Amino acid sequence: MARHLITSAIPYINGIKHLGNLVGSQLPADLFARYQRARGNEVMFICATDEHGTPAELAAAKAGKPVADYCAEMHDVQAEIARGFRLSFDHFGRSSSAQNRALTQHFAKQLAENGLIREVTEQQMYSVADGRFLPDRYIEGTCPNCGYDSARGDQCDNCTKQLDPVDLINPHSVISGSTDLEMRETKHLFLRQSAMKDKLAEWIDSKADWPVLTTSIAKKWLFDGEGLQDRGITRDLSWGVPAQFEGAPWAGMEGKVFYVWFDAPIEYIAATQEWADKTGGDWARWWRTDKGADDVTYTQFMGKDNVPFHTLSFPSTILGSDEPWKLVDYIKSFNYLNYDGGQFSTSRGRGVFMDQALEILPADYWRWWLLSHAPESSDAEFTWDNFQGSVNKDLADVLGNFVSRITKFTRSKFGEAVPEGGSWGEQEAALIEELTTRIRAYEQFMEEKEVRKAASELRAIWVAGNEYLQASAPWSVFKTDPAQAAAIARLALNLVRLYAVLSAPFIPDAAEGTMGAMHCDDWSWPGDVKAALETLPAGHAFTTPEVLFRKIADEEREDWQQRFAGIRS
RNA sequence: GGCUAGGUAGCUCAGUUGGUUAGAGCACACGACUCAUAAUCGUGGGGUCGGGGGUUCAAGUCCCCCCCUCGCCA
Repeated sequence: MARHLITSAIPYINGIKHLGNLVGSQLPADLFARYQRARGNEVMFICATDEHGTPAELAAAKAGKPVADYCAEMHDVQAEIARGFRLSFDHFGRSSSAQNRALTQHFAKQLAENGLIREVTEQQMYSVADGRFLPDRYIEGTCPNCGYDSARGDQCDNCTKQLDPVDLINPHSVISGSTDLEMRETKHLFLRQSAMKDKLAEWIDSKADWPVLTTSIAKKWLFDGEGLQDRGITRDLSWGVPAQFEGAPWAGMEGKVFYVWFDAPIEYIAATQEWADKTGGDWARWWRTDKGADDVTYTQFMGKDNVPFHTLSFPSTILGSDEPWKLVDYIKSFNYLNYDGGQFSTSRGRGVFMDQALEILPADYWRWWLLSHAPESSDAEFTWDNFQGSVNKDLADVLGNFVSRITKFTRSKFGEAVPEGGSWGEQEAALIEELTTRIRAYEQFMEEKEVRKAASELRAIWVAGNEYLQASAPWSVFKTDPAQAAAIARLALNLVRLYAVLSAPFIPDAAEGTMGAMHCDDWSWPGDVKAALETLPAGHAFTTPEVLFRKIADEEREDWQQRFAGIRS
């Protein structure tokens, strides 16, 4: 039995994510996790909320709550939505956990002892009124280039000129509006990624089977311009993992925390520890190659914006620690999903957000569309026309209607039990052969994390059922040879069960529903397709299910088109 | 401005190391069927593969130039 460690990029705590975020990491990760479990493999599927950093502090302040309370609440909100989408995490952790604090400090110490941390003293803008250092983008003022009055400290949104906070005319704090700002000296820790460059390059080069998107981004950061740069891993903040702690190999880091991008990936491991503490499980056999993680296959899922951190920063941490931690085996990255000709926008409320999606339609509808249109080779586009068309055709007409037609036919001719009599002939043999070929292809695509191709193969498997019914025409055969019609119905009803098994990774609720309607709980994967189609014996009772997928009406589509065009209410 | 990835039928996309008349799904047209969620099944029309030049017996597939989209970076 193979063992799969699967992680999804951890969503930031600040607010509810949109469908583009979902399809870029959590959803495909869930598809893979469900598939591997269905194949009987052992799976550890980990996700968490990424809670540290300035945006969380500001969002909490805006909500009038202590940041810890705010994060706890938002974590619950995100966890609830994840359940709504049937994301089957073994654990949904929090990067603010005690486990992550300890582990992050451990890694930092380890890196320092291996000479991979250096201290850098630099000048940074300090807001006296706010009592804190301000990141560049939290300082605004008038652009010295174009005169725009809301230019940010890092760049002017109006003329796009790159700026330094000191360039701004009348600079003020975005947080308080205070103009009482001054440059102060501050010390930070830098991770010497440059020292790891050759090792990382060699490692990336060895991953010929990774998506080009993953390796090209990694190589760009490795070799572009000056090459891989050292990275500051501390910030002047209070909300985060303290950079000064007992046993720390440095001094003078009071009041500073580790940068979110340093502690966030470490949370993959820490979340597994959280899981272990909660369940009594053993986390080390998933993460320590000296404690049983040798045979683990570790796959990460993420959007392209996260690739540099997972191909370079986090591996620097892992490799630099010089301890036997499990390194990722495969990084599946995704492009962006656009919304109706533009980008999804959290700030403008443009596009569909996860909570809204679930209010409108069941999770399966979104799962199917998003996964079958996953932005693998390039950016993809969500349009309501396409969504309505795909979902109605694939789920309602092809799959849903197949279940309907065979259960209703059987009920009207034989009653609600798998009918007896007749035997299989050439048509059935041909169907079994086609299904076998297609199922093997489906498995291959799933193993390769080729999400769109897997979806299209699954759809073809559904179509094969309709083709079979059309060709064998049990409604005609019944008039002259009821026993033969019974044999056809028996096979088709078994197909319904088979479809539940095969479709479950994509549409778990519908799969549950149909399996239940078949009064069956046998989810075993079809190695031998013929045997799988004999699972439900003659006489086995079933219930004719309600409509599996109702269709999306034109009026609904038009209504939603309006509603999600912008400005979330 | 530099770099990445793209630009293939009306739409969404496949196209292996260059090799027979460029494929799929949807949409459209016609036909079949009537068990079914006005569903299904079959057949068909439709593309100078962004533009131009080059290499080759042969290029969507390699090389050069240009145009456009998206993103990242300075």
